[in-house]
Amino acid sequence: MAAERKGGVTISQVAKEAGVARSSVSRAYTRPDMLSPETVERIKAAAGRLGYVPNHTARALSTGRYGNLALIVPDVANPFFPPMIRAAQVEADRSDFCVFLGNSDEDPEKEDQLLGRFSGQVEGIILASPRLSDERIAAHALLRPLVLINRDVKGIPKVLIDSGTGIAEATQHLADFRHRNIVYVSGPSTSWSNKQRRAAVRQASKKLGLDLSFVSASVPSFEAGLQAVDAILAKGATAAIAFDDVTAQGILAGLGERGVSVPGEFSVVGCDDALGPLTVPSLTTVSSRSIEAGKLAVSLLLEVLGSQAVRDASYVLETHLIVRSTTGPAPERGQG
Amino acid sequence: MAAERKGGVTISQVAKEAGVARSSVSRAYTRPDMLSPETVERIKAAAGRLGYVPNHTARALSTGRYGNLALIVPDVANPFFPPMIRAAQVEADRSDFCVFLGNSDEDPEKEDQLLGRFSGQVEGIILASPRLSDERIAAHALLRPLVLINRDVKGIPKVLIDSGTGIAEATQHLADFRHRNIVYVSGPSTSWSNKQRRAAVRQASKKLGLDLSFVSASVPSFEAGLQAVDAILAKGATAAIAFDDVTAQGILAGLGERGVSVPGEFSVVGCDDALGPLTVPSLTTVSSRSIEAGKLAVSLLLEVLGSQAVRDASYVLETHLIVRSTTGPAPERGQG
DNA sequence: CTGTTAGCGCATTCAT
DNA sequence: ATGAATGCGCTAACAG
Repeated sequence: MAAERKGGVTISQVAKEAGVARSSVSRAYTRPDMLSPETVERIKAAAGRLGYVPNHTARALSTGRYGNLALIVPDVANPFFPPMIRAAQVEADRSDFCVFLGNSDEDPEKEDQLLGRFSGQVEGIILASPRLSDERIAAHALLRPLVLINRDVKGIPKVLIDSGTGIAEATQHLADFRHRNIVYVSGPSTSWSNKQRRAAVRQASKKLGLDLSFVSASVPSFEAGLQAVDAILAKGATAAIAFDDVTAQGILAGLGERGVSVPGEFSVVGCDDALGPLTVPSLTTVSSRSIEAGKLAVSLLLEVLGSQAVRDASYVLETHLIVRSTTGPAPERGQG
Repeated sequence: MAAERKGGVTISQVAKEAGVARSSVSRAYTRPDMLSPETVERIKAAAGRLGYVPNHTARALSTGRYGNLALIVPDVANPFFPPMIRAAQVEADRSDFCVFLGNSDEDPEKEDQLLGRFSGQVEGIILASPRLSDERIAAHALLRPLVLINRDVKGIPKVLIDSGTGIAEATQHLADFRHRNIVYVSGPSTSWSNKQRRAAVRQASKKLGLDLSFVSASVPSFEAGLQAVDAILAKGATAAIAFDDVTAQGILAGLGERGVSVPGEFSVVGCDDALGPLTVPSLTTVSSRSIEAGKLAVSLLLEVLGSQAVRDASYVLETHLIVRSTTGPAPERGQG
């Protein structure tokens, strides 16, 4: 029985056991083709006997290739991210990379810290829906290859989910249902997606001649949605488009509490399709493509790592409205 | 402008710039108290000028302390885990540890691979709801400090969420509502929690004289729950206790599709309280305490890392029934 | 207090 | 095809 519990078996021990030089053991793992098949086999056998496992850290120090990357998200518990995280991991795994997960808690400072903390031990970083300033992001991008998801900073590779197209469809959808007065419940002010969505509703509303108001739910959460309901109702609107599904769900709950029926008296549209058809009534929302975004971000990052060439690449994923059951005709009004 | 993009500034360069030995630079960061305040300041200044950042990897190689740990879960997208993940990160962060997140996709082999892949670069590993065999787990525990969540393997520190107490309460609750024929929709066969829950319903049912059947939904998912509905109904039961909330939600949806009203005609109980009151009708479930589990697991692991002493520590978190709106009196039957 | 000297485990020249 | 030597960047005795 080998396996010294701590420290682990080293290349030297294997070398001795196999009766070869340390470099040969190293080569047996990294460039087997440089060795005679028998030697490789002998080494592998010795290694197996001793329970040798290459030390990732030592290798990283020597080669500069860490073999891992980091993914930082604002909130793991937000259902928008898990599928993305999962997709990123799967994709990273395909190229034998490990991924660090960072949770910034929607806090720019925390995000900055994580960035610093990770950058020392990963080859590249993916920043999803960052809340950090452009300047800080650019600064970090100078130190490590960085890929952004849902954020547009000049000179930095990114994957953008264009929720604008879907939001425009949603606005049209509401107009078709004769809603004249709608409200957009906005998310984090530092969120690129929020700016984009907000702009999209605004533009579409203008074009369609709708009356648009804004209510803010600074942090995207069930709670925030719940608390936004009074403000929404006060605007006299008959429909709301929420920054995301979670917020929309909170709005739905708040509406329920106040006895406002959906979609009978009020229509709600979410965004991101993070909840699937799981809600009741099932939520009309905008598709998210977060899985593709996660996958793409990783392959883009890997590409950047491979060739120093890739500089300012952007992928844009379009979205569409998914009509389910929280939208319907505007209620009849007592006054014309 | 310093900051050479790649490679980074090293301790030697700082040493030269500051006119001191390399070891002093090292000490300035790890043991400033060993140096005169002025020297420290001079070094920090030089470092700042050059944009020096300590290389985590090199430090790890030299000290054996990686400063990170791994957390492996079966499915990031399962709402039971994100809060746990988040809690673990927060707790790890308090001690300045980074955490690798692994997603096994409910696959024992994948889990095994991740374990191997991570163990080279972390000081300890937390395995949440593992699907791996006891043997393999024990084997890995030999190489790296390991802490289990929701799995009981002799000799390995663990945090157990005792859903048994809550499940027993749930069964009692159904019996109080005069349900006589219930079914337990089981989860992964390799899941400790599933075994525990299954045993708990069985025991409680026996004690209460209930008629109990089993339906299997091997993987805990909305889909699996949906597909289990026919089998559930075929058992002639009037209530179901599901392995977890996600499965319960699927069951709810399936029941809806078939026009079976809840809780009018059928009662459903979930487990883990992963969805909160977000479902409609809001789900009667068993509390999970996953946040505490994540936090505890990390502090336990850190404790193990600190003193080689801690060996077989176990924390057990009890759970309770949370009554919401998916349970009600058993429907009247046409035949006695 | 601070400089000198050795490694940590591995990859990689350069020889042979 | 293989061995010997050197260094990645840092920490940790060991001396002064």
